[in-house]
Amino acid sequence: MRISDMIEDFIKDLFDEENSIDIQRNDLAEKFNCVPSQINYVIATRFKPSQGYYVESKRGGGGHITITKINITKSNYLMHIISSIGEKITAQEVSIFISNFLSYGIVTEKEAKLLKVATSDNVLTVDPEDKDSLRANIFKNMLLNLVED
Amino acid sequence: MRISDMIEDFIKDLFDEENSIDIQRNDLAEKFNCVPSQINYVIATRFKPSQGYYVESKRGGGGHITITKINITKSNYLMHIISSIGEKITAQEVSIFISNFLSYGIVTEKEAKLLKVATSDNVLTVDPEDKDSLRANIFKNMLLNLVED
DNA sequence: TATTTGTAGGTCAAAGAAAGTCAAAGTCAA
DNA sequence: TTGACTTTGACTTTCTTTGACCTACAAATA
Repeated sequence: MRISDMIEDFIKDLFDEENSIDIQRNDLAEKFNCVPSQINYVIATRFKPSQGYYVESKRGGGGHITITKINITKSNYLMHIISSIGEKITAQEVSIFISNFLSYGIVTEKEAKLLKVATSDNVLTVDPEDKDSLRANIFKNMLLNLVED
Repeated sequence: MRISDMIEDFIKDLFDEENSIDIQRNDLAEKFNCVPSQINYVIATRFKPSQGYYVESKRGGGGHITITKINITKSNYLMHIISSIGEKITAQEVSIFISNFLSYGIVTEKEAKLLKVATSDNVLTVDPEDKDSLRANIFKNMLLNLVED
């Protein structure tokens, strides 16, 4: 069995009832006798938003990596949307999603505004070429966080 | 847990109803078994004016540090924050703002999550050089949309 | 009053502690 | 035998902790 798979399993086992766990990269690497960056690899490939995970981290003394699992069963609709969104999405497409969310009562007015603003063309001041993929990333991650646990 | 975080929590707990507290640097350092300058570090990173705190101090005999929490109306508060944010902002600074918003009851848990996600390092997949300015842009615009009319 | 002494807090840079990045090298199945 | 996935490691960035040295104020003393 691959080391990455063992690390993946180990991390997944940590979610025992909890829906959010904390790991230390170096500790984990030591436990599995691998280089620390392998942990990043595992997280990057197995704990993506499209797989229902949200990841945060902090460097420096007392640093850590927090992985939050989103309970898929409860909000299939959003999860379905999330996984249906590809690498890129236009502002227009986002806008359609949002108005659907509103009419299905999935988000509040305020949440809708936040989603819209954070993904709007004006706000994403990056190279036009990169806009749609950045937008997709932001949008998917925001949706993930709207899924209730 | 980091020593800095414990000191931060301790100080925040001192604001019990009060909106202004007094601490003695050396006493606090002794209580937490750290060097006095660590208190300065905590104040510098967690109690900045832009985070809603105003700090004064006096040296010499009977010296002390006074931290005052600024509380104004929600809209004013947000507007104040927005204008205090410059061209760039780090994820850490945003994170502190958000935890303040939460403790002041200015945003809901869900809104806080949305703010956090849409401005997090992992989600903003752009050239590191551009990250902080993009983040500032997104954050300010999202906050604008939280200001009630 | 002018000086000294002791008590606080302030500053800043170096050291330490974690995590992140990226590309090269390795593996393995189609 | 190529292309996708994994493993590895050198280098980078971010945040925290520590300590040496500095500055300001107040009380005691000359």
